[in-house]
Amino acid sequence: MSLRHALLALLEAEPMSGYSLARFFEQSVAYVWHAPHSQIYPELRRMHEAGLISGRSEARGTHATKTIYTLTKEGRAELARWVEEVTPSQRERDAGYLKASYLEYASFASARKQFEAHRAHHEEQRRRWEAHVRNLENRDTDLLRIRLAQNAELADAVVAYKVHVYHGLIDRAKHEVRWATAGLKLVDELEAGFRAGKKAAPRKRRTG
Amino acid sequence: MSLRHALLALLEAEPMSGYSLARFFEQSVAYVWHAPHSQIYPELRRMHEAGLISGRSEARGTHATKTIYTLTKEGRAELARWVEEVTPSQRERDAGYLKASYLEYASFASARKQFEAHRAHHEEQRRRWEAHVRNLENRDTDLLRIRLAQNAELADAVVAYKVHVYHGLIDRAKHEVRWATAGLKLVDELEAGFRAGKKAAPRKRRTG
DNA sequence: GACTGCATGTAACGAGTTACATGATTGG
DNA sequence: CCAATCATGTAACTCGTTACATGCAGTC
Repeated sequence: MSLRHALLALLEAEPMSGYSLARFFEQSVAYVWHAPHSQIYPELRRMHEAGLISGRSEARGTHATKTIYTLTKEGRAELARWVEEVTPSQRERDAGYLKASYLEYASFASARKQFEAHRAHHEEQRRRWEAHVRNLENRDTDLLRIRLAQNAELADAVVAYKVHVYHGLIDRAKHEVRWATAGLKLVDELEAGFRAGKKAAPRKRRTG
Repeated sequence: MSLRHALLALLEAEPMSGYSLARFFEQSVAYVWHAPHSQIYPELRRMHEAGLISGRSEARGTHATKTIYTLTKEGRAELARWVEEVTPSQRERDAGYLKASYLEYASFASARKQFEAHRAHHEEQRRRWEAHVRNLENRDTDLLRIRLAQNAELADAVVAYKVHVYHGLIDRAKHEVRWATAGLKLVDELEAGFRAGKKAAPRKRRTG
């Protein structure tokens, strides 16, 4: 239940409403674990039912109200339990690599497009993460300021683990870019081989 | 719908029963896309209803029967459509990295255990993929033999794309091992800093 | 005749996606 | 007063996990 624990971790920094939670989520954990608001609201309700968070109503403008959620003792304990526990690794499930292993069914043009899209995606991710890690290193994100103000003792660890994570993601993105680039080269080679084979032996098909 | 297309790709090589499909799946695509048999059987039923595969009964022993599934024209077309199409990348969702970014809540001992487990997992994955890629390079897997016998013209591409995928996975696993190793070093440094800080200024807590 | 592996499923639940829906506030 | 954006959800659906269930076939 990663979503639940990500939310607990955010609320540990500061009590907030569902909406600001969703906004902070988008600016921090979503870089590692994406979740839309349609998943966050019901999860908050379930966490409330489970006693992990408590909610209090607060005025919003003149007519409306919003609920501010706060970690309970149980919520704090659950967060602690989760970080202590070793979670078994996720099973492999990579749609891009899966399709790449069957690209022999695709045209060369389409195979190229796939590798190009893969490369573009990971270049973009890399840029995003690099920008984010700079903010972390400068201790210049809203959440970080709140957390560091509260806990000067842990400040180094708070920043260091996150920086380590983002460096890991950046390296991974670089790897994906290299992989996609090598894939493009492979397509070129296969196409060259295919053309050469066709010219040399136009009907070399045999099933022996 | 990656599962569906992975199954189509397997059936393209040879008609088979749900069980042998599940076995071949486990020995090939599962390295990239895991799925248990409890997901495969119902998906086959749905694919049959959708007209992508056809089934014929065959004797199994003296009393029982099994269903052998074959790709239909529609199934073949759907497979072709899928490989041609550029699938948007999956949203980021990595439970290990998520937890790693909140390891400041964990004990140093537990943080170490997590990185060690991460490293062990990816070392094991790497070994599995390396063994598999050797078989691919030697063209020595059951499925490959079937597919290469059918289509000598595409043989190079069939092997080359898969080898490219597994090399990518192996490099990625190496990256994860390096990342976890660096994580262990980081824990050591943080712990050393923590001890030093404690000795030098046993109650340096401040919230300014 | 008991055990192991082959073979095929169902059921209940939890997680995630996409689309829809509604109303309040704030700034121009 | 109109648009943007704040704010909070629901609904329907698909996908994936875990556990349970059943019976045949070959072999020791």
